[in-house]
Amino acid sequence: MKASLKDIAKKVGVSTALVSYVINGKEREMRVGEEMVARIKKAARELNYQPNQIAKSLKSGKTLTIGFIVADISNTFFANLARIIEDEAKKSNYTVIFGSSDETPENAWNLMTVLLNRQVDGFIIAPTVNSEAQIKYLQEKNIPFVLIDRYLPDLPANYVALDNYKAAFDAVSLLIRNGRRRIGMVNYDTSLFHLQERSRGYKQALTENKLQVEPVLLQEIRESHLKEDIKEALDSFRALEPPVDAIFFPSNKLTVTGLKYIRDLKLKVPDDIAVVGFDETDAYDLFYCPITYVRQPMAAFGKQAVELLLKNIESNKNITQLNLEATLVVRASSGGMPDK
Amino acid sequence: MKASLKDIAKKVGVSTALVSYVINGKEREMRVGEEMVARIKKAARELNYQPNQIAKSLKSGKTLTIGFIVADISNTFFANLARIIEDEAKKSNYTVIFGSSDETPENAWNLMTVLLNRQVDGFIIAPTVNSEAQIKYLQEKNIPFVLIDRYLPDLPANYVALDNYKAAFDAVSLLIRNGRRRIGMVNYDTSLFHLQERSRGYKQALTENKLQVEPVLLQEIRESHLKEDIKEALDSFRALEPPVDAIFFPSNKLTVTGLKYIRDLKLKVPDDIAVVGFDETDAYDLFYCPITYVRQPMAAFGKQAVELLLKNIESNKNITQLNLEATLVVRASSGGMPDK
DNA sequence: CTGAAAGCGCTTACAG
DNA sequence: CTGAAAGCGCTTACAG
Repeated sequence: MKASLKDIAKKVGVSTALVSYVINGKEREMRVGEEMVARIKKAARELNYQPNQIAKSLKSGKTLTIGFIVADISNTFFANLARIIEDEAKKSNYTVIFGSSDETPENAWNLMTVLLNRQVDGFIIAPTVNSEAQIKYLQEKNIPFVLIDRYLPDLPANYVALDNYKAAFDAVSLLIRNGRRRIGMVNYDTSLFHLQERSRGYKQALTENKLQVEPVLLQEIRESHLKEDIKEALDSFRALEPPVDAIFFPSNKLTVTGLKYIRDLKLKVPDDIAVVGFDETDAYDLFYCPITYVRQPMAAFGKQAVELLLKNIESNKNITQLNLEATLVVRASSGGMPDK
Repeated sequence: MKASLKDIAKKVGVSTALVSYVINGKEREMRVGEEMVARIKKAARELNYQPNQIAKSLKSGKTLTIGFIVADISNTFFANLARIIEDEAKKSNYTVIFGSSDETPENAWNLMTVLLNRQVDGFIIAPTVNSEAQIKYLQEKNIPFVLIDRYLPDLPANYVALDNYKAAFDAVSLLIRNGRRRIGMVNYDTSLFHLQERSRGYKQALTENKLQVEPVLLQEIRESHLKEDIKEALDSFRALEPPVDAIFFPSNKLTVTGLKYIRDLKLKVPDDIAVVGFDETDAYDLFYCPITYVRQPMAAFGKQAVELLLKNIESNKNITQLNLEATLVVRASSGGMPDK
């Protein structure tokens, strides 16, 4: 059915070696006769020859494939990243296989194994909790990878992430400048370092402004019970005396879920309560009061991650760790007087 | 570095054939000695043997890989589909490679070629406009594929899609039942069949209710100039005498973009204007008036598509065409009195 | 300038 | 019960 090098060779009456040379543009290097080149190219065209990448890979040990392991590809954050990585990889003739770990290290291991068996040339990974062993395995085996969005603070490994501390610090500082004094934060109860950094930025912003870092103001909830727990958290914020006058949500899901409840409560944003969210989504624009949010540099994440990975694939170099800056997109929900 | 069958064979002092048999669980079938089996398994474990899927694929002609070609993987609709397809494929040990065509047939062709060279076993494709040639090519080459979300009406091919006509008909009928009489629709100016079907459903609903199908009420806009064109369309709706009192948006992007403008205009939904949207997104929940929308059966789309594809891969069977039913999720934006 | 040969890591008839 | 051999489709030293 599908034509192979051998078919072309037979048709022209030469060896497959010769065909391979001209198909791969090595006719000069190998000083193949002009007329020969023409005949081979013609035959290739006639047979509609398409190289079998699998056979090439077996020989070369390179598959030109990147494994992209995320928590959930349907999350807008990762879906956006996927698109950027796809485009960037394509420029170097790489293709990407993705897998969703659902935040469990077991799934992440399984995915990694499957992709390793498929001989991916490297990985871009948003590591789950407890993935130290997995990362170390890759390091021991000398398999190129770069972490994205998240990273493990004590592990020397390539990563492209946000300056989470500063992003949170800036977000909360804005709320303080806008006159808020009882600022709550709802984060996940997690050991994920990047989320802890966001909490740290929040606390530091309060401290530097001489505000008390009260434990009740930083609620840590279960991702598995997002909806219920967020309600409880917001309810407890409102029960305080005086109640919370601003909330910082450090992820897109937290923000969206929080806003839904705020709407159900009929609270007025920003008058009753100011809000700063995280990540970009259409939902922020459609809320009655446009939401101020921390925008992550998605395009840079994707580009840098691919670039770094490809560099590592061609020669396992030194480690690069990138903490990119977020942009605070200020709109009405954070209070103050956005002049416009 | 990585252990191969040969390494195990050498270590145990047997042929690779034997190793292959026991690794693949054919020891019974081949009546391999019990002690031999134990020694081989032990060696495999010690060498941490992982089969090279590429080599297997070259031999078997099967890669256990599905190519998933969509317009844009970062669109929530396709991202959600991707996740479902991933999970479903995994159950059968399939992996998925995705590619975004950006709605251009050239990109779609290129993607298909790249994935074909990588010997994917089959495709799940959301075809772009003018992709007839591409689809026919797959058919001629006898390459398994199933279309998803969209399909070409005249081409006998597997597909899993929505009953678009009925979905639109039901959505518009609801608006009519709720007393709306000047119902506008903003669709893309496209030859994409599934979108035309949605327009047809709209028109038919008007006709059956003895409402005039006025051309000004059905605006067809350019996807490339979504924002500007949607403003123009809505402006022209409002300039009518009497003005439009309801709008049906037949896609998520159209709905979200339309709602943004409606909010800027400070129109009251549903009092000034009722709205029915398409697809599911958080944004619909955060709008001040929860949006009534046509929900597509995403899980069924993904499952059926994979199931159909795998069936076709194992034996290129007869053609199956599925038009699944949408669910109209009725909330406040469509007017009327949702009793709750 | 061109061909024969080996090999990438696996599987699978075929012998014995 | 086990091994030698061929072959999947390609590439690449090595000869000549």
